[in-house]
Amino acid sequence: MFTRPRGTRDFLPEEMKKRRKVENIIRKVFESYGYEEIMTPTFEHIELITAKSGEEIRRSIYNFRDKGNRELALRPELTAPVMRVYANELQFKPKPIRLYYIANCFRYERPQAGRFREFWQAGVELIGSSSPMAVAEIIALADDVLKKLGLKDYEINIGHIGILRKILSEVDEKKQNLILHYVDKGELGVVEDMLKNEKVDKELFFKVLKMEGDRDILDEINNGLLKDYVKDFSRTLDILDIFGVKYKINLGIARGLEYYSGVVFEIYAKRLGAQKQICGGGVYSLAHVFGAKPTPTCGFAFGFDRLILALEKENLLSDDKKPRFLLIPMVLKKEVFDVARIVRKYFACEMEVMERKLKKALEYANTRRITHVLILGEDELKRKEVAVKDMEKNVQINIKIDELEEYLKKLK
RNA sequence: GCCGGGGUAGGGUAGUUGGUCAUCCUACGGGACUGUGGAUCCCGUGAGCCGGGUUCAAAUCCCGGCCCCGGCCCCA
Repeated sequence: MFTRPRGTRDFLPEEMKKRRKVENIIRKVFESYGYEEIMTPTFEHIELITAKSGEEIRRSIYNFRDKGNRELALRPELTAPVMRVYANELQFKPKPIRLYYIANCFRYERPQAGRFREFWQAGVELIGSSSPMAVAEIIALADDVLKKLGLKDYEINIGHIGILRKILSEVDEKKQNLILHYVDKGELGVVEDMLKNEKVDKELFFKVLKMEGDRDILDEINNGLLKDYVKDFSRTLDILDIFGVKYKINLGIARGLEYYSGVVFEIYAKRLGAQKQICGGGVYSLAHVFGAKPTPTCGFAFGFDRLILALEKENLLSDDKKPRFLLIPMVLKKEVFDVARIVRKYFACEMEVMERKLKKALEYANTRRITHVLILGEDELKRKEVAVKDMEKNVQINIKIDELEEYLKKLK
């Protein structure tokens, strides 16, 4: 027997039904805001991934060498590939450009609850603006998706990396990234050491990092150095208030990716425990890294698999049952296929192919949760009829083949 | 990268101070029952993660690996 590679999964029909259902809702909401789907390669040159991703991502790159000795990497996320596409081919389209994707990603990490080596992300990028209006739009969009999915237990946390970077503006960018990396890891002792000889208002920095609560807390830093940033932040929050989006301020959010530069947000589904983060995003600058003019951008990604887990925890993924037909032909005549063709215009109709006796076929229909069985034998054919057995109500009627379509329409 | 717990038919399990043919339930295929489902009975299919070691003998003990579950960190 062969086993799956570590950290990968097989999705069986029952599970795929749920996943497609969720996917379709996400797709619909994204599209309703004007976002258009894009698809990029499953693997990229490794440099694209390492360019500006962050320590953690770099450590977990799923890379390989191809036969042409190229160093390639399975994509760990889609923001960088999408921005490469933007730089390569979409730079001169009218702004803003609204793109979305639902695709698999790969990270070479230790699998555990809600963490896999192959996982799916569903995200959007809004290219051309990082105005408060734009940022508020994407956060509201994420919120809308969760509402349409029916999820109750989630919390939107909003921070601002621009504020953190502003306080650190005397430190060179590389070191800033490293500091933010340790902030993200919660190793504040290391951060303190790194700031020792820097001209940075350390008291302010650590105070800001710990700020968490509703928007009033921003008043404390709405002065001097940070005034403009707080103003920008507040405008975004104003708009979210107007949209009716509930959120929490959390300035300790540093994000593991180095390209973030402004408002950032994370959404948690607390019931998921360790892997509770179901969404992350914010304002970033990446276009210039791939050779385009600097372009303000914002975006986010849902962890699709975690979304599924969160929805399951809240019992929101019961499968809706559509009528499902089984056609049992007792004789093989043209009419059998005519009937199948008619039913298939409306519902799934499978054909009995095991050459089973009627009783066994019905037994099968029963366990497979077939809702309607069609029986076609000599008797029925003589009268140009088909026997339709409703498995749930346990009633059987004969219907003229000519009138079958009317019957099906009523079921819809 | 670090730390715990595991691995017996497709799913769920029993069994071990090493010693018959590895238990039972379920699922699957067929039959009893020749064109009418959910019950019952019968028959059949089907297993000790992989590799090595100890031993007359290993599912059981030891070592290594693989995989799964979970926690830390991080991420989605």
